[in-house]
Amino acid sequence: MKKFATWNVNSLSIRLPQVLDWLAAHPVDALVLQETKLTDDKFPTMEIGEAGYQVQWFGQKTYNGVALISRETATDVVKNITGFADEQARVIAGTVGGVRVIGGYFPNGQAPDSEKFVYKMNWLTGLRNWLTEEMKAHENLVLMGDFNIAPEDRDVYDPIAWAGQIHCTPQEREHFQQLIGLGLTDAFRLFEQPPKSWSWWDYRNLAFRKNQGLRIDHILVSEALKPRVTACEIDKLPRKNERPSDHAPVIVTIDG
DNA sequence: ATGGCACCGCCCCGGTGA
Repeated sequence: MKKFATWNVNSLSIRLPQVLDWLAAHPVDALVLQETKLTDDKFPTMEIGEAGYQVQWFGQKTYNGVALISRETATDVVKNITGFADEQARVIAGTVGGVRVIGGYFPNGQAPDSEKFVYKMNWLTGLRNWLTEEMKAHENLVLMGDFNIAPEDRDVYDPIAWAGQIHCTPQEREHFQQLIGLGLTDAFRLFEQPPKSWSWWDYRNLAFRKNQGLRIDHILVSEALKPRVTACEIDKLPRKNERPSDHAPVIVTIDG
């Protein structure tokens, strides 16, 4: 049995104790982090090592930043999207126990009429092109992270208010479907799930207490892995911590 | 209702996030 997880921690320096606690309670094979917000020289390698994990990291100042924490050493590590020049640190990939693990912090996009939305669209195209090659090379593959896309209306607490807004535009949803079209499956939807399942809640307006959120953090699995997936859950517990990230971890369990 | 909250940095305010 294998477990893989993703978590946008919104600053690893603030959240490191929570990440270590979470790993102690959830001994996963690999955990990808987003929004570490750390330059590489400040990455807490030692603390993670002392917890019994290996780690690969890829950061920048102030924004973005990703990491791949794993029990076994990750091999063939790739940072960012091959073939897509990017100033921003958003992707880290590695092979862990025969599974290609790709962690991504997808661009937010800010607003559908902004430059950042154009970047998001280009980034998604670049990701898809690269992924096509990655999938040819690795039949066992998981793509996980903060997609910043709510794939369907049932992934949005108020789909009417959010219609056409960032995370919910037809263009973003089309990109999500194109990733699915490569032969990937949204592991969360392989199972009956509680209605109003979200992975992110705004810090403001008591959104978590009112359960007003979005499901924008996802785990996509390749065809070869799909029949082996036995569970996929959002762990809301860390969102109840004292200084929580605004995102919750998502975990997938794979048989064999 | 364009605010709300949290995080970062050249740091008591502005940019960004979602």
